[in-house]
Amino acid sequence: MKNILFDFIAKYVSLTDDEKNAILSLDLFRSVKKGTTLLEEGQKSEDSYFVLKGCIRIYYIIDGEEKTTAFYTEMDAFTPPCVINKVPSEYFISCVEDSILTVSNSDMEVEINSKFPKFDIMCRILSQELLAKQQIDFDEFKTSSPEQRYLNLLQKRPDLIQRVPQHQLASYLGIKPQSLSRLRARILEKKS
Amino acid sequence: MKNILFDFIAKYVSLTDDEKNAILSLDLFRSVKKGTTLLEEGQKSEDSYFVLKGCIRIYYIIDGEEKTTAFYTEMDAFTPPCVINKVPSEYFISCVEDSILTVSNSDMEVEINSKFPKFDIMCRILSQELLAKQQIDFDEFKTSSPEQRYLNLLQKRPDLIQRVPQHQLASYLGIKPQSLSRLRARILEKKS
DNA sequence: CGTATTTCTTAACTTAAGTGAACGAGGTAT
DNA sequence: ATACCTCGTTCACTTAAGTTAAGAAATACG
Repeated sequence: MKNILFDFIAKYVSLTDDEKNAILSLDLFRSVKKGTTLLEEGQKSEDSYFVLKGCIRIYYIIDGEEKTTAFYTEMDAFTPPCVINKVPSEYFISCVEDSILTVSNSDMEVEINSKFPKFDIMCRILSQELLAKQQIDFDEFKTSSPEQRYLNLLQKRPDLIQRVPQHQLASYLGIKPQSLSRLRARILEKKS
Repeated sequence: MKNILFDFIAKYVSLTDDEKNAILSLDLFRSVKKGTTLLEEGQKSEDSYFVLKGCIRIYYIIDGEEKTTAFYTEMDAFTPPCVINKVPSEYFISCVEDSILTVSNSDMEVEINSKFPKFDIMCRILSQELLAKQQIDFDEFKTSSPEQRYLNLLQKRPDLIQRVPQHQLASYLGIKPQSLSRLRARILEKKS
């Protein structure tokens, strides 16, 4: 399990054994049961997540309805905006499956960053990459219809469609569960 | 004009006069005429932008149709994803109005960053902030209807609605120009 | 094991966005 | 001044998503 984390880090910087041990000494690893809520609307938090195994989900409750906006799975890193902006959260974070995560807070990051400046560099590269990636995702979302978005998801993250409840997928695609059902029926129709 | 840039930087780090002069010596400032294309689909680029005055626009051409995905105005910084990922651009960047920009490339950033480590820190904070900001924007887009998006834009960037052509605004909102016209008529109807 | 609950699908109807076409206002070029 | 073009709006029609409701299927739980 540790190795998943170190493989991820290795994409950005190379670590000495000393550095690896410093990270392990932080006790970052958490096992989390399916359905657990990691963060609630209105709460403040300092925690960043990295998914080693499983799936976590970001959702809002708007007019009593859940609106899912993101899923993070294996090898995904996520720092909630409310942590960056130091404001209460407007959304919930919960576990879609039994998961293994690393959970780190600002204090830990300050500690590691001051010991090993390398980490600062990694964080910069990582956030630039994530920003670029998200810009592309956002552009794809804006420029396509719900049906195209579904087909796109089928290409890019076929696992999600299997492991996540349909009604959560639907709001992730910007539509209602009924519309997703219909849309899928329509696609099957076309194929035949 | 310089001061707009330094005011922006001052939000993240404080600069000595030496550092300010080092920046000015890079000759970053560019005046660009309305309609100028700064980047075309298929081109590679190393340029990042900061808008001092005016407005630039990101758009794709999909099936022969322009799809606008972003506008950057005064005090906005923008590094295209294709610069981060070192791949050819999939989109165009053009000037909506006569504008004054700073244009910097990777070499300049490397030079400044090595002289003044401060800049590295600024870049990290900035990209984290932009990432958080964009996550929130994306969430708002996903969780709202075209009408809500328009009303939201009216609140947050009322200037855009004045200074940008309607058909560009429409695709920015994820709809066709005719739908935007209708939607606006509908809103006026409701008010009365 | 059986009951309750959640999840997914289907259907009928409503609402809003997409499409294609036409029109007028405003600007530009000749 | 005229012809041309872009832009925004309007309209009629089509298509797809929202809404409400019902029922089937899967899952959770006592």
